[in-house]
This record gives sequence, C-alpha cells and structure tokens, in this order.
Amino acid sequence: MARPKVNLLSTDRIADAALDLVDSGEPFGVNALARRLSVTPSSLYNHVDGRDAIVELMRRRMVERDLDLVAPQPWEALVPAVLRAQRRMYARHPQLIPLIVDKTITDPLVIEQYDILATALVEGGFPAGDVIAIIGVLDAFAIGFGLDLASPADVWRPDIETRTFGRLLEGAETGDERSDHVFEIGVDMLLESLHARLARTGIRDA
Amino acid sequence: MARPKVNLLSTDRIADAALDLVDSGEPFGVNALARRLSVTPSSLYNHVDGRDAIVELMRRRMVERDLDLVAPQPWEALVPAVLRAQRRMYARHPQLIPLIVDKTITDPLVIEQYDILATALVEGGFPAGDVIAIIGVLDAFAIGFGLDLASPADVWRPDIETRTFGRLLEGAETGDERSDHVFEIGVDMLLESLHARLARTGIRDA
DNA sequence: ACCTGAACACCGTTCAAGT
DNA sequence: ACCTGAACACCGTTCAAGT
Repeated sequence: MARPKVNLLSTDRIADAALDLVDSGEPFGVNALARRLSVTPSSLYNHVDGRDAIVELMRRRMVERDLDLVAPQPWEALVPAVLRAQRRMYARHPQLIPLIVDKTITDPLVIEQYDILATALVEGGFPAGDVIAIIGVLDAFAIGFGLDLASPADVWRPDIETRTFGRLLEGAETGDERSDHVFEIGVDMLLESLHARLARTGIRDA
Repeated sequence: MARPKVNLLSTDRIADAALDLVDSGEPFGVNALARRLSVTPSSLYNHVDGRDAIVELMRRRMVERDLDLVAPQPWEALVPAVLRAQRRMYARHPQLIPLIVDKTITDPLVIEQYDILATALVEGGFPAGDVIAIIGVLDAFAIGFGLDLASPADVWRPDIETRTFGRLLEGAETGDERSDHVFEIGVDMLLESLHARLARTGIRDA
C-alpha cells in the first residue's frame, strides 16, 4: 500500500477515534487506537507527537464538541451555569478525566469561560484579589465532581463496624442518582457561600 | 541465590519502596520498583497480586503513616480539621493522587474518619438524608484540592486575549502560596455554607 | 515459602523503505 | 507527505527451576 491517494488519518479523525475508544471503556493506548483506525501504530506519528499529544487532542476535542458555552451574565446565574456545563461535558466522557487531570489548562474555550467568570465576579463586586482564588475553588470543585462521575458505583464500602456512616449509606442513593444529588447540593453550597462572602467583603455599587 | 535465609521482601517493604519511588517523581511501575528493591520483578508476585494491588498498598500505607486522625468533636471544628488533615496527607504524596483517584475507598482508617464526620453532622442537627451527600461534597472537595497539589505551578496559561482573567492572573500568587490560599478560601466557603444550610434545614435541639 | 531467569504478549517510539 | 513493516527498549505477568 504505502501512501494512499486520499489520507487515512488527520488530527480530527485521530481525536474522534481516541475519544470513542476511551468512551467505550477500554484502556487507552496508541496501539488500541491504531487498531480502531485500521492503521499501523507508526502511522499515527505522521500526524501527532506521541501518546501525550493524543490525550491533549482528546481534551480539546471534548471541549469544542461538548462544552456548552455560557454567555456573560450576572454571577449569580453564571456560576451555576458554568459548573453545570462542565459537569455535563465530563459526564459524557468520564473515563477521560483521570487521563487529563494533571495537565495545565491552555484550551482557549476553557480560558474564555474562566474569563467570562472572572469578569462577572469582578463586576458583581468581589475583591479583585479574591477572584482568582474563587475560580480556583470552583475549578477544584468541578474536577472533584468530574472524578466522582468516573468512580465506581459504590464510592465507599465500609468493611468495618461504624456508628453512623454505614447505617446512613444503606438508605442512601447510589450511582447516577447519588452523584447528581451530591452535585446539586455542592452547587447550592457554593452559591450560598459566595453570597455570604460578597455580603462580608464585597465592594458596594460595583 | 534463589530463596535467601532472611526474606528480602514483605508487603510493608514493597509499600514503602513504592511510595518512595512515586514521591521521587519517577513514573511508577513494577519494573522500576523491583530495581529500587534490588530484586527481580517476578519476585514481587510472591507477596502481591500485581500492579493494582501495589497501588492499593501505597494508598493504605500513606493513610496509616500520614493521615492525622481527628478526634470526635462538634462539626464546626471537625469539618475543617478533617479537610486539613487530608490535605496535609495528600501534600506529602502529590504524585500518588492521580494513581488512586478512580478507586473505591475501603480503607478502615478513612472510613472511620468519615464515620466520625457523619456522627458529628447528625448530632449537629443536619437532616440524616443530607449527611451522606454533604460528605460526598467534602470528599469531592478534598480530591479536587489534592489534585491541585499535583498539578503544574501554572494551572492556567491563557494563550489568548482576555478581558479580566489574564490581568488578574498576573498579580496573583503561584505555586504553593496560591494553592494554600485557594484551599483556605475553599474551607471558609464550605463552612459558611454549612452554617447557612443548618440554619435553613437543621433540626432544632438535636 | 521465596527468589531467579527465561519466556510471553504487549506497550510506545523510531526509522528505513515504498508511493 | 503519508503509510507500512521491521526493530527496539520497555512493560506487566507467568512459570519452571532452584534452595
């Protein structure tokens, strides 16, 4: 064969196939990806700089396909909207999260969302020096809950005698129901604390 | 050589060496671990059930060595104490976090901490049905901030023009300073929202 | 019971050869 | 420029052989 008239590969095709692979639940790898593309592993290196670059490609593809962009608006509505949009995105690719979790965020679309967030918080009256930290908290939250989506149905399994925990767990929800409920409570808590913080430290009439 | 008179290996020695390896920043692997123990990779299989089992061993070892146990006390003091204890533990082994992040928690010491937490929240007057969800929020929080410790010094790096975000980032802290500050704000926010939630939904005189 | 050494299937990556 | 096939160093795991 060698070089065909029309290319078999492109970064987009690679990114899509890689996402498919990860979403299918099989372990991600260059070889498995090549199989899925009916191509030799070495072919991939004509388009991409190796395994890590493919992971980065997947992240970008996920963001551009599955992150609902949130328009500028007052922070009270914006904050939950951004958190829910991120969670919807992560929920579509839970298996990807552990792969991308320790890499720097440079994706323009994500940065833009954080910029809109930063602007809304400043305009809402939060002290400029706190805004980056607040976004950090929201980000840690989003990632923590993203991982929650990737984790097993029974997050905790007490093997020992407990006073309260085991008893409460028995009546509690599991799986998606639990995960959604916890997330919504988390959002409520965040919003409530932002209101309280603004009342304490906010700038009047921003 | 073959079997020596005194054993070269034990699960404890394996766990300690594995933690050392991970803490050193080198990528974790069975072969690298064997090298560090001056032993053949196949020797490890006499003591341990494979790579995943070694990761589980590391988690347990980290918890028993580095998690400061928090005594029962009213929830207002208990919640920040537990969060800070977890963070101190994670901070000692940031590279381990990505490895353990998608596995079920069964460690007795961790379960015990969550049990103490659950008991304090119920006794504090939080509705029993909410307590598991609240602990889920705290857990997502702890993991999100744990990963924050493992992530690069510059978490965000805008490559594009921004209205507010880039400007705020320039004046902002980086590295440990930023990470600590964000964590403390997060703890404040959580506590504040728990107080508000209790005032709204709490049971009087529990 | 515990360690070695050989063997295995698989992994990510490089590179010469073909079009 | 883009794909193949051979080659490489490495990975996790199994197993027979030695004490």
